Amino acid sequence: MSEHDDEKLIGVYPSVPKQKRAQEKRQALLESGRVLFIEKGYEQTNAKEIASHAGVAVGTFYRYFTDKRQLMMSLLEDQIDKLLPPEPNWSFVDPERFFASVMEQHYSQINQIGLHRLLPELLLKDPQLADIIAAARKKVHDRIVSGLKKAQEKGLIWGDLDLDTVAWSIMVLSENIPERLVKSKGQVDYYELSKVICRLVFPPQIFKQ
Amino acid sequence: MSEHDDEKLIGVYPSVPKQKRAQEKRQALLESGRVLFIEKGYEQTNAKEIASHAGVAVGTFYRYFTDKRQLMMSLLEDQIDKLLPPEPNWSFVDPERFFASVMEQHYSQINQIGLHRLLPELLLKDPQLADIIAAARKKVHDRIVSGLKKAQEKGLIWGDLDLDTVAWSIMVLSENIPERLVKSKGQVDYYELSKVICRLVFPPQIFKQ
Amino acid sequence: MSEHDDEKLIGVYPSVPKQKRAQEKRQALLESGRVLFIEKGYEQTNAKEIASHAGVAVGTFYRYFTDKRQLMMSLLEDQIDKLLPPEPNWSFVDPERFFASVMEQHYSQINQIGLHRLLPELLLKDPQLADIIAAARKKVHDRIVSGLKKAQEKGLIWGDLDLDTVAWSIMVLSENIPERLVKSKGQVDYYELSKVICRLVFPPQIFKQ
Amino acid sequence: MSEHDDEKLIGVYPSVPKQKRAQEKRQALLESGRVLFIEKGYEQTNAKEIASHAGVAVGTFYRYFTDKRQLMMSLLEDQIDKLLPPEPNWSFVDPERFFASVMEQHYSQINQIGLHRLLPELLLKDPQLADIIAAARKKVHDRIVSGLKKAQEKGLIWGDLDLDTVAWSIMVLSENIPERLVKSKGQVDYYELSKVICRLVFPPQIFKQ
DNA sequence: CATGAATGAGCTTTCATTCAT
DNA sequence: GATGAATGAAAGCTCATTCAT
Repeated sequence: MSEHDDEKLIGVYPSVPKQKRAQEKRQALLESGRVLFIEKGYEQTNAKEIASHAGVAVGTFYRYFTDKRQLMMSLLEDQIDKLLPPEPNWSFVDPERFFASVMEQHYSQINQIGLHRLLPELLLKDPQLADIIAAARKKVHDRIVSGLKKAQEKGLIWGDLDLDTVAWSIMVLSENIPERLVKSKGQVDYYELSKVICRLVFPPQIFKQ
Repeated sequence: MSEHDDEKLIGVYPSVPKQKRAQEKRQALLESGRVLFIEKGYEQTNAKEIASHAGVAVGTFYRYFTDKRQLMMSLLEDQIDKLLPPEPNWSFVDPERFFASVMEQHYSQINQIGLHRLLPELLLKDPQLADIIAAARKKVHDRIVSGLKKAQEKGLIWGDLDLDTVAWSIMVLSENIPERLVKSKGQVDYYELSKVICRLVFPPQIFKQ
Repeated sequence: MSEHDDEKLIGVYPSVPKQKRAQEKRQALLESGRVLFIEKGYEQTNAKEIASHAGVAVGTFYRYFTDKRQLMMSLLEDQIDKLLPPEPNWSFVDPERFFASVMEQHYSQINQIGLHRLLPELLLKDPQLADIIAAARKKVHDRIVSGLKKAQEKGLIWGDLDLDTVAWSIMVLSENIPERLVKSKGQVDYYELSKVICRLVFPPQIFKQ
Repeated sequence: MSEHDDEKLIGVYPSVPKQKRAQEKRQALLESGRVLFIEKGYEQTNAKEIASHAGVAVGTFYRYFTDKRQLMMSLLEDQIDKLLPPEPNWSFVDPERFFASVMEQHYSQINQIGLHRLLPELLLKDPQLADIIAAARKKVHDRIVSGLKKAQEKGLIWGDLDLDTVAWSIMVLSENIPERLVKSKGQVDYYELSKVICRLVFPPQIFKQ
């Protein structure tokens, strides 16, 4: 829709192509924010840098976001769904490899986003953000618990461990990959970690079946 | 020499409480820094605040520390030894309770310090600090590994898990206590977590012995 | 002197002001700096004062100059060419009046700038600036020497004095005008000084020719 | 009141040595101030540095001087007499060598003091100091003028130059020695300068007598 | 008297945010 | 809408001066 059409119409709302460009700018700013936050930390990155990295002026930054904080919030909201791990399929042959591949799939995505490194800083800085993050982690946790419950129903897992604690452990371990396991090109060797997690979940006899 | 002794003597001696008092001020600043850093985050706390929280003027802050960063370093150095877990004793009856009490002992101390929450922020902000922290974590890790090895020699632990990964997992799980387990007065219920960690370490038949 | 030269000497500006208004602000800052430096001395003037004298905020000062020192450098460089005296024409009737008018022309300009009063302070304060100033003075000195040499070739000047020392003397005397000779409105009576300088240069018989 | 009286009257305070010591401290502070002012400039030197250079505490500095400015004033007052050049003796054989030796004597002393480099900075900074300095220079100037007048009475000097201007020129030239003439160990070769000054004073025929 | 720790005003510099162009 | 110059609050740090010991 051309600008001319715009004038014919009510003349209040910006038209489609404008919205599209605007959306692109917004996206560019989000992406620049993400990259710089991860590279330098949240507090060490300022609006001007984000704008110039996105190829726009500072003023433009403030057209799309009220401030840096709001951009951060948007980033988290945009990406928060990706934090959810996939629903595991418990009928499998080699649970250790299977788990490793699930983690690989999931955490390669999270690592691409990379925001998780910022969370501790943000938690202290901004209680509202802390709430959003806590909610997201709760979702992840619940998803893991629900997966574990299904396995439990099938009698696949240890009977004596508290599921919440096991789920928490899985989440925490997955979020804290030792440097040692990060290979070249950011590839991570999840296999050893997967074995540890499997130990928490499955009694050894399961593997023999 | 106590201040009381001072008064007994001929008059008012300008004895040596100068250094003592100065050290007290330094300690007060360190403590204020610690408290505020934990409460508000490292970046959100400034020298003026630390000084006034410690009941001194800004200039005094700069008499004892070149800047906020150096205070942080001092805090870390003062406390870094406490991060080392005690050497566990593997001859025991109830490993789960035992482990829980070891963690309780150790982490109640760390939580009193509370600096560990700041580490992720500092890692991004200050590479030099990141090195110090990494070195400290390596020490902790090595200590855990060495404990595990002793247990391994006694044939107490699973044979199929990589000790480094298990040690890492213990460290990470111990550092990330779920809120759920934090009871009133900051007391933490380590028992469930201990059970999880024991599962990583000991095969079930060990418990029957 | 072109901006290109500027950059070579001073370094990189925080941002290169592109717009006309920006240039005007920069000029206003330079002028305010000049006036205040002369009025109160370099050390007694701070960035805030310069900014508010120029009618802008402190932040604006730092948009155009990294600090007070750089502003001073710019001032010096902007004006340093004016320190060079004109090449004298030795074929004349009344050398004393002629010299007086040359000095008048030249030093009225320098006094308008007024920065020369600051130089001694700067020499002690800033070795790099001292070098720039020394280079400028060397230029002036060389110009005088070259003028003297031309006169020497024509046999117009005393044969027994060292030209370097005479040139230095001329420069120093010209830079240090006695208060007594400063009349109202900053007008200076150079005639007596000119006579003194002429005595250093020309033997009396020259005047009779 | 003699020091002896002191003891008779009060008999409590350790009179003699302390006053003496106090004077020594004052002298040490003055000397340290002088050295540091010359080395780094007036504004660049602070009370603490002066004190520690003199081997006393800051507080002690403020016992003897209200502030840095007062120390500077004292320095100037203490040394101002030395700025006065000796009365020249106009009956001589080789005026150029004679003048050179007079300057040598006199300015080696001034250079030992070295404060003259600070004057321009102080003139702008402190009008009251400016007055003191102006008065001192006036004294020097008057002394030179009076010397010139005696020579004039003997018909030894050019008749057509203004004595004030000649005296000023001598003063200014003597105060501004070109680097070139400063030899190793701070020794200055005054001979060439002396020739220049002699040219201002004596007609050539005088030398033949 | 001497000391030097403590003070806090004041200077430099940065940066989130606004606004004239 | 987009721009980036301008703003000024606020942080970092210094140093002349005071004062308890």
